[in-house]
Amino acid sequence: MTNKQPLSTAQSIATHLEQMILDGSLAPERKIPSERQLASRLGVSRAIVREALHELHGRGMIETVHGKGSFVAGIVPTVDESTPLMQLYTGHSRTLYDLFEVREQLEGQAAALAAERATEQDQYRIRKAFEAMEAADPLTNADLDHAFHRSIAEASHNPVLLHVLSSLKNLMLDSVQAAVLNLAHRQAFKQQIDRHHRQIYHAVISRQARWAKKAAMAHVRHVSESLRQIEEQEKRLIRAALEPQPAANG
Amino acid sequence: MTNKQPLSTAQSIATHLEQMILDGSLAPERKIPSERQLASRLGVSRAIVREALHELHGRGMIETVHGKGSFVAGIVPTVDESTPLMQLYTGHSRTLYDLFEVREQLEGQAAALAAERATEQDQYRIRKAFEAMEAADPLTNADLDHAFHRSIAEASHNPVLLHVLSSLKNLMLDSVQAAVLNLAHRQAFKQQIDRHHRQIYHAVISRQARWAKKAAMAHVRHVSESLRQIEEQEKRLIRAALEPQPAANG
DNA sequence: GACAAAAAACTGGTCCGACCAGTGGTGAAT
DNA sequence: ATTCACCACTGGTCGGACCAGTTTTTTGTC
Repeated sequence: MTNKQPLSTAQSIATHLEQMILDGSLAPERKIPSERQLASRLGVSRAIVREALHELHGRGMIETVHGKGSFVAGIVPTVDESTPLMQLYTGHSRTLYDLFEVREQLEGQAAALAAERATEQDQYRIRKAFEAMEAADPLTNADLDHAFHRSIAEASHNPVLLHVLSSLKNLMLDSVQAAVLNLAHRQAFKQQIDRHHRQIYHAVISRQARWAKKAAMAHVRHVSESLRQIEEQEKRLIRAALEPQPAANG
Repeated sequence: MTNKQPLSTAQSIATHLEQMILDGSLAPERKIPSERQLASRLGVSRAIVREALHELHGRGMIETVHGKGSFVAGIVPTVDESTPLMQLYTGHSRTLYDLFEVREQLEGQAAALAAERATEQDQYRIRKAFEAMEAADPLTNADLDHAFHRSIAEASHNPVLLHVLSSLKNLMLDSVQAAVLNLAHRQAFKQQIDRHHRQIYHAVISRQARWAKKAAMAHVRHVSESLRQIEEQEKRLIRAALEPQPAANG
């Protein structure tokens, strides 16, 4: 009908990147490789890459910041500091639990969908993330935990779900780290978490959607409740984690 | 604190051209000056012009043909709101259903929480929204439908959930309108939707969380599946909804 | 060692000039 | 008048250069 002519290089690159974003290969966080990197990797000039990126920008799929890079646009308006929501839970930790409440639902859905839809490649990625997490120190665990959950979210093959979950994670990034760090200190909690992870992992791999969903939801709920429990013990848990290390060594 | 960065040259040129196109300064024929012309006229390099044009192409406002030039895209003035994921499903309608997939979950949760947590004031608001919706014409129904669902989401007293749902709704605003409009035309669908609304309403008001959740989820799923069904009948459903009132009076 | 200042090494933004590849008009050869 | 080579358009691609922000590393000082 219209144009069957070979797409211009920029077009196909844009389409390619778009596909990667939709697939989740490019997570909604800070990830898109630098222009020079893309250029050399794809064997084209930087100008072409820039044109492709502008194309995507026009579609509202990415944002670009001078000096920093290009990022996959978040669905939920990426809250930086000034966002009302941010202050909300910074001051009122209750919102943190609202966050968990929503996350519980979505992680459950993600796990269920992952169990149903994961390709072999997805399963491989999930396994890798899981094994890396198991073999890690409790201290460096935070990122790996994140990676594990994301690998599952990616396997859901629902870009919307992936983006929303990513946004939520961003939203609670600081506090989650505080949580994991603090939970990891307590052997009992950590073991429970590991058990949950194992359950999720096996459920997804063995394609048992219901089980996966339940396990994932239980996991999030457990983390949330553990956190709440701890918070009552040490009220200043989150505040401490958010404050700029007072550099008090003595 | 947000992004007040002076728009890049390419950005402002793109915006400028967009404005001209919308104003009609550039009619939909063989319009847009050549890249070299624009470059010299605007006092920028051709690369910048090309980036701007790609931006517009990404928004679907222009088409470019090798050897001929760039042209204002057909009769379909692009949607002004360039929301992040908006374009996403414009091209890939699959994403629309991903959106519904997530929404199903969250609307269910919202309804359940609303049933549990709604204050008297919430219930009052919900009732008002519901009654307004019932007494309305099928045509003006879209906004009222929106309002009804939001009143429930608000009653969940989970700001995060509200926030996310709001974002998702924004993303599918046009298509939802298309959906409602198209579903409303068909008595069978409309009655089913009304029934769902009634169920949700009563479940929430009578504080039956499980029921509310089920009804809400069924509702979203029904809308999604109805839409899918219709889409197969009339492939151009969404496109039509996105097109500017053809101003066809005769 | 701790810490702040300077430097280097990123990132994107812009420009230039060149050349390739389609398109269309003009004029010469037929 | 038709045909065809040519040339002046158009967009497509390239490479290198430089500017301007950001982040990391190094360095110099206490």
